[in-house]
Amino acid sequence: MIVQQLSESTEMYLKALTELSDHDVVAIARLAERLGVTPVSVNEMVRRLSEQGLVTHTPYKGVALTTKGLEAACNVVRRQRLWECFLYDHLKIEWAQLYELACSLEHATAPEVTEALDAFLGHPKTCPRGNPIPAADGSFTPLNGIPLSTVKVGETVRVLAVHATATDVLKYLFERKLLPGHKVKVVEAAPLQGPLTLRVDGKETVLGLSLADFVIVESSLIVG
Amino acid sequence: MIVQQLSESTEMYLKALTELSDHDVVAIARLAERLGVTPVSVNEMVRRLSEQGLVTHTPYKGVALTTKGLEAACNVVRRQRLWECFLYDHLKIEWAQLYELACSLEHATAPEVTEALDAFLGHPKTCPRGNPIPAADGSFTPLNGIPLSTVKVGETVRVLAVHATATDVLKYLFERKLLPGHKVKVVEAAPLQGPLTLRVDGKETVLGLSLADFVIVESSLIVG
DNA sequence: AGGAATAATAAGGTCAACCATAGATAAATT
DNA sequence: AATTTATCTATGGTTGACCTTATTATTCCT
Repeated sequence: MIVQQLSESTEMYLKALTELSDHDVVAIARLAERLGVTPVSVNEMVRRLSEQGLVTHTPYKGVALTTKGLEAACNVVRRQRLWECFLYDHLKIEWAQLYELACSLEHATAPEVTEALDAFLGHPKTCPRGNPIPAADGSFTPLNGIPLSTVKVGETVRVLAVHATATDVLKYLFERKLLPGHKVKVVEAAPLQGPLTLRVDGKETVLGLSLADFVIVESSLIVG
Repeated sequence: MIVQQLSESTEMYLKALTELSDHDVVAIARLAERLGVTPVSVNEMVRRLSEQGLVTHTPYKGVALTTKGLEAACNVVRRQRLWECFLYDHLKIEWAQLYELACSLEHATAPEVTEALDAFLGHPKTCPRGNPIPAADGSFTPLNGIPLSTVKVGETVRVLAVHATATDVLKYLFERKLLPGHKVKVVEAAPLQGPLTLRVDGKETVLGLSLADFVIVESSLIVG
């Protein structure tokens, strides 16, 4: 399938859609929130995207990627995550900045550069945030994990990936060592959707639930 | 001096200006030609650029970069040429495609990435086309060369750099081995601004004068 | 069933960077 | 001096991606 040249804005919408679509359809408001624009603007843009056949929009329900849209989105995500690898492994860029810096580069990357970069990096499977890198054909193994916010008190789990993208959020998580590979014990969960008390790397931290949503952990718990 | 965020279009204009300014002022028509837009559009854009203090425009004479504009332009050129190095040396991208691919990446490159890339590459002095890479402070040693089109018949010179940017032109020059480091003998120059007959790498080639303008060679000739 | 919250639509506006056409002005050439 | 060529300004038009404000429609919750 031929995927034509997409505008930067289109790419941002596609990426936001893949990143938000745990549930199959995404509400206009969620998109607006993520992209920092008004719902009215999202509505307009969604109309344009559906005219291009990239998404389907069911009024009052939400937006979903079409097959074509998913393919295009995978390409975008692939480019972005490959750049994250390069920036981290070779340029030693700060972990929290990776998403934002890779995002700009992504928009400017031609197919031949993507493939050459993939080869240069040795065909990495995941980005430094732990998320899988789609293959050139768009296929990828989804993460088999659950949000930290759903883990029961007393359990110890390993961080698989971080779904956050904003630099300040990433910085906050980094400072608390909530990074792929690290072990986390949920010590306490405050009532009324209150924050979690965690033990990470021997240190206790308190983390808001909405932040804990961004941290994806192995679904099988660690005993001991 | 603070150089604010420049638009992609602004960066293209600045780059075109540095690349065309052998003579101090550049005619509107030359810019229009290089950038593939109409002279009217260039006029508009030049007005915007001069409002930003990046260029000075003397009506009916031409456009020149200000100190501020030159500084911004050096930054742009620096980013572009560092990417050319990376794409060539590490990603093994085709020589003729370097300019175009690096150009897109350049627009999307944050300062911290530029400096990290420079360090990763080992602070290269020139890009694969032979052009100097400005330092972080904007300083750089200009090429001490002359266009191949001005070399006398019978002389042998060494190629220093190639000033072309269009992929098809670069491909043409590459196929004829008119690359930095290669020796060229001017065998014959056809009258009436006709093409040059050259000997490069033991093979004879004919090259139009306007193409020979793009090839910069050492000003001191090679004897024998 | 009724009201609150959420979504959609309509209308009009902005901004950057282009476009074309046409008329005015300056410069270069004859 | 007259003509040609290059350049400048004016006017109006387009496109993509946003914005605001206001109205209408739908869904959800009590």
